[in-house]
Amino acid sequence: MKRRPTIIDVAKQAGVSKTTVSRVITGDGANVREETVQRVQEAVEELGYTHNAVASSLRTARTNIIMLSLPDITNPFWPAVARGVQDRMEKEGYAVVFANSDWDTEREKMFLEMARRNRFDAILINPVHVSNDELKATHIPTVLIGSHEGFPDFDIVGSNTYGATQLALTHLYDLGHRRIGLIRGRRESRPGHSRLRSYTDFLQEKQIPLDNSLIMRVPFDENGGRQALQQLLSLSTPPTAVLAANDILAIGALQAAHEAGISVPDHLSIVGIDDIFAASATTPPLTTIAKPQYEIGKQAAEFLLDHLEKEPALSLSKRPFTPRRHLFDCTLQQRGSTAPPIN
Amino acid sequence: MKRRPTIIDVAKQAGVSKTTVSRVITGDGANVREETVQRVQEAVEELGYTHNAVASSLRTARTNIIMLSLPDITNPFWPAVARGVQDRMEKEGYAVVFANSDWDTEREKMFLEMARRNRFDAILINPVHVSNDELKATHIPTVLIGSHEGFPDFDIVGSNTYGATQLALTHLYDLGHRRIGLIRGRRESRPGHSRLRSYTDFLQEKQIPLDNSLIMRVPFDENGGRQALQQLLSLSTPPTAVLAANDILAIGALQAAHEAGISVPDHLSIVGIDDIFAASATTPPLTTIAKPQYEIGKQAAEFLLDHLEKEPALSLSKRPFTPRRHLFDCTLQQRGSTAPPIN
DNA sequence: TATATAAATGGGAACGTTCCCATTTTAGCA
DNA sequence: TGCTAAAATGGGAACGTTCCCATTTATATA
Repeated sequence: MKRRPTIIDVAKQAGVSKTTVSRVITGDGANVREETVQRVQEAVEELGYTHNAVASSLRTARTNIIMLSLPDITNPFWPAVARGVQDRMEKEGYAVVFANSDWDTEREKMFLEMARRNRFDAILINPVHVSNDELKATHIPTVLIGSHEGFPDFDIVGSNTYGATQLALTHLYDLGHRRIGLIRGRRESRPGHSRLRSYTDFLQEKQIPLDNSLIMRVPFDENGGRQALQQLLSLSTPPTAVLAANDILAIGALQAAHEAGISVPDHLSIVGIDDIFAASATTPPLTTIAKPQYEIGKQAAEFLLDHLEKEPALSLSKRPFTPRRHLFDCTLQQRGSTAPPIN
Repeated sequence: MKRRPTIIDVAKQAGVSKTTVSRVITGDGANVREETVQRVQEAVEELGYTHNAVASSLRTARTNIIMLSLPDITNPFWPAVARGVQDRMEKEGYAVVFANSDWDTEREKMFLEMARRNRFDAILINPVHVSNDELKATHIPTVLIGSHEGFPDFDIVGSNTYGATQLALTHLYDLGHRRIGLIRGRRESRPGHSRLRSYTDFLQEKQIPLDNSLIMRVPFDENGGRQALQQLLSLSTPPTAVLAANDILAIGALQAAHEAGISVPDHLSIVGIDDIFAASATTPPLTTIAKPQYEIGKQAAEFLLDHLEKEPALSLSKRPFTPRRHLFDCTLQQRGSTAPPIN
């Protein structure tokens, strides 16, 4: 039957006003005598008072909660990013709500709505279907994760996907490969297509004719990778090397190769992108382009904190806003799945 | 300069009272004329009103937010569980806050505090250091995930770890293995030690003498698994098979075997537990004991929802509480990392 | 000691809902 | 048509803070 104690109960117990208690609790320490602070803290202790963040939020219009919206939490890439976000945000006292859109448009929008209703302080999102304008309409400070184009109004943290692709292709080229397949994810539907553009640019530069039958487009999962490779192997002249848009696809391809009795890297080289945990667990271990996942998350949090320090309302509307881009460079993680082609 | 519209603005616009607007918005549809509902909805539309969940929470003492506390989000096991939780909870309109304790006592406690202050409606936790009593002290409905003992006051959802271990050992035994190593995680410090107990019980039943040098205890990561196997291989008579407490450890062991030039499964069999994504990506693919990760999360959510339907305050204190245990059975996922021993 | 200034404290309004209770309107029925 | 019951609606208080502003108390200065 006993109610949770409120700030007023504490005030009564300590013989001060609720205002003073509030001052002590918010650590707004300024202008409170040390002795009074003591008295209040004792009262808090005695009554087992816990600050009511909800009431506080109502008054201050700040919840200290941010939302992290991701397409697929089961791709290990994202948990790694999330950890970077969390480590940074928690240090500033923010809680992180995960939103797992699962590639679904409706869910993604539903989460934006949730962020609005719950007055979350900010949004961190790898947008899948949602547009620049839809994000702007939330009026919530937002930072994007991923190298997407078409979002002129937001800070973006990601990795240099174009460069990563070049890196991978150069590696294969230097090994002697000339016929290189590309396995793309079907979701990669944004304007930009950095990987594809990078691929065609590379071929052009090296004066290798573009062969569209070498470009596969499949669902972003293991099976997608597997199917793509099967199809590539069935060509009259199959590629001697394959670049997959991410490690999940690459691992699927690797499995398909094993199943087909193709030896990797002897008869086929495979490169992935991301460097997720499983990449080093395959046999042979996967050569891949490493992205600094944790760092990406951390930097995104950093941008977000910049927005949060200012008046939330202002950050989007008032001052002329020059979006920042922070694209991390990627590095070649050479392991066992690549080798010179057999002649 | 324009404020966000409130329920009162909507009321004015629609020419009704705020109470009526509230009724419409909460979908408490009872006792509102259809025509009035229309009018209110139009007003909402016109003004671009969004419900303020914070204010609502203050009044109703419900936030519709739950916390999911996990030791390590980068172990793919947990995201899979989390997805089950999320799918179920979101359907009921709850948001899920992830808390990543990273095996750290302080962080785990800090998260409990956060849950209290933010008045989260419930907690779902795989407790690492926190005790039964500490959880009880939060006065927040809580359900545990994992097969931990020592928590008499809570519903628990997990898997039958003891049985899983038996399954794995039986598999190895049936293949002909008699000298079987065990790689345990160092964190497994709870009373119970289901895996260890299961292991010793099994040996006893099969009348195999216990050899403590076959039992390794290492950090719960890839490297732990690697080191453990190296040490096992350095024994004068190494085991012919190894059971690892989870797939991460098993994969580490697998890598160590490769590095040592030991062929798996010809010269050494390895079994893991969990069946995470990467388990099927290794070469040879890992034989493991599959746990229904998604289902575990879903069932945990189900238990939680039971608590949430009742008066939150009551569920813990009043009625005599009989904790429920839902331990899922595990299944042998036979892949390529196990085979009869060479004689 | 009186006076000006700074520091410490307190009272009340406000944040935007929901809920209780009272009042008005509508429907049902003789 | 009049009366009763039910349905629909509205006004105000309450949830637990924080913030504004006013007041009291302590400190420094002349």
